[in-house]
Amino acid sequence: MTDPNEIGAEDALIQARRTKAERLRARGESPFPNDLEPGDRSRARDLRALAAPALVDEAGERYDPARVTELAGAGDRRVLGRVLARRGFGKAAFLRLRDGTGELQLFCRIDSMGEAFARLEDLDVGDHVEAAGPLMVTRAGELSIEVRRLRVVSKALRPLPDKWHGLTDVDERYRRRYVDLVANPSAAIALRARSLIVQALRAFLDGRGFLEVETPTLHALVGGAAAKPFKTHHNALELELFLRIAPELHLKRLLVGGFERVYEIGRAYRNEGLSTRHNPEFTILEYYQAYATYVELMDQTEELLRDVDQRVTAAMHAAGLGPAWAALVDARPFTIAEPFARLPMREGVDRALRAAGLPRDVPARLPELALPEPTSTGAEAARARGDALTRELARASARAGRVDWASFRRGLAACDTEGERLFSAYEYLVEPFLAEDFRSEDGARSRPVFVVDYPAEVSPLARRKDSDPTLVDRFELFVHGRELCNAFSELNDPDDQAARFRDQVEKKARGAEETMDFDADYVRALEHGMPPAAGFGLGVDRLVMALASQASIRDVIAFPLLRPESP
RNA sequence: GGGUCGAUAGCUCAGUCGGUCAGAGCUGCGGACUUUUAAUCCGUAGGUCCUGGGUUCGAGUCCCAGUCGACCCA
Repeated sequence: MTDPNEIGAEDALIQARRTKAERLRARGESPFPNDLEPGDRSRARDLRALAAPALVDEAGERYDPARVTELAGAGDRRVLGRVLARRGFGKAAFLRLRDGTGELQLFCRIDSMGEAFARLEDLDVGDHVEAAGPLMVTRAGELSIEVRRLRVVSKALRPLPDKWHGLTDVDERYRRRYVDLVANPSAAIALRARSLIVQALRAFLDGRGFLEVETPTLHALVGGAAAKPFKTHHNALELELFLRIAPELHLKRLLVGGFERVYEIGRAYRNEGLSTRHNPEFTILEYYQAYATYVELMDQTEELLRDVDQRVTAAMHAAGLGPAWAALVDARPFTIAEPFARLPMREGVDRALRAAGLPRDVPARLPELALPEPTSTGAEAARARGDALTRELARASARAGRVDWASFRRGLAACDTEGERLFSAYEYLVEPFLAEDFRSEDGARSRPVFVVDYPAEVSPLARRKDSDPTLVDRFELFVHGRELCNAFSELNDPDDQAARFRDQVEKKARGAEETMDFDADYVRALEHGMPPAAGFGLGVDRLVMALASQASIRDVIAFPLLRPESP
């Protein structure tokens, strides 16, 4: 089937570059040398900073030639980087060079390079080069190196994508991230933001006396969150293991052990579908603080977000990416500059009912709305009554019409208790409207909201409220309608914890998939006494998405999970 | 899991009503050009039109199934 004389277009492009590599070898030069001299390397950003006083047109980045020579001298500057573009002019050529700090033009002409000029023929876009020559300014005012010496230090055998359009196929961008990052600078800035954000989170917590720890990712029991786990197997122990869905229970064991402030930034794994907000492995920050309550953590969360934002902005500015970052900040549909709102869940439902013009007795009538089991007695009549009620409620107002009643009713059908129904009502009546209901003072952006006081049934690890034991001391932070943080005062009563675990196990027995196992060792740890504490969890990927205005979680993960390439 | 949309050269994309329809730009190759900014100009090469069926005298185009992806919903 494959005729050796017939090669595809891509192979032909690669072959042309291989031929050039061979020409290098024939001249005694390596296409992949490893004899680079250390030191005295100039970077694009530093050279621009050096020449900055000679700027005559800041927006167009035009420089005054005489001033640049005055500032930089006539000595050679040595630069290393990748050739991004080439424009040939017979006896002159312009190369665009990119290094880790920015871009700079190389001006090559036969007068300065002599016979080395002819060897530019063996150069391709994509090659890494070493070049040296004095800093100068071209006739058009562009800062450049007038090249005296130039050689390939790594030959690119594959071409880069279209120089103008780049790589746009979304799937290809994630599959060949190494190309995406070269061709699409915006992809690189999102990942840089991620790195800086993680650094900033560490700096914030380290500065407050937290100890960074690492706990197992291989678990024998499922716990710490409501999610389906990945299963794996340990051969020597003949043991079924789970990849952790959360580090929570181990971190709290460390509280029992005497560490008062611990945190972990690490990977968690949840066996769920893929979406723009979900990757099966994601990065979670959890911290635990002894002798604190969830109320303190709300203040601390506001401080953390503002502190991280400031640190990232400063770091981006220092890296010469201030304007690019500012554009991403400006694109945020929310602001963290104003105090965050705080909304008790029950109050949220009451307010949502008023806002949608719905009757106040809706919470009491939720069981009537729930879709009945098709096999139960009187199912048809019950469903018909529910349909009629739904139609009536959906007509109450435009906003009531935007409620996803069908999903709401399916959700209610899975509820056994009033607390679960409250949570379901919150999920469908309140949460979808958070971004429009809570606005900044000028109304231009949404304001983050702490939703507080969750039902105990949906919070099996959180401490009950003293004033209302059906609720727990817990908050979730929603930034522009998206859940970012989850925190609560930790349950440290071992008997209550054991009862909550039994509840979870019972639910699993009834068919629920996203429940925890009974962790007897964790209960035993609590029996030794865990200090009163508050714990905090944050989805790092989602934080990066929010701060860097990225629409998909895949844009903030260097290598998101993809279906394997078909052969 | 459901809905909508998509897949044509290495990259970015056209392709009308089913009939010179295998096309353009970039990239590559050959040539001209000593200050360009997606350089320009001349020439040239490059194809499993996602896969498999079907309808038809004739399918990149219409129909069915599948694969993969994007977006929206669960």
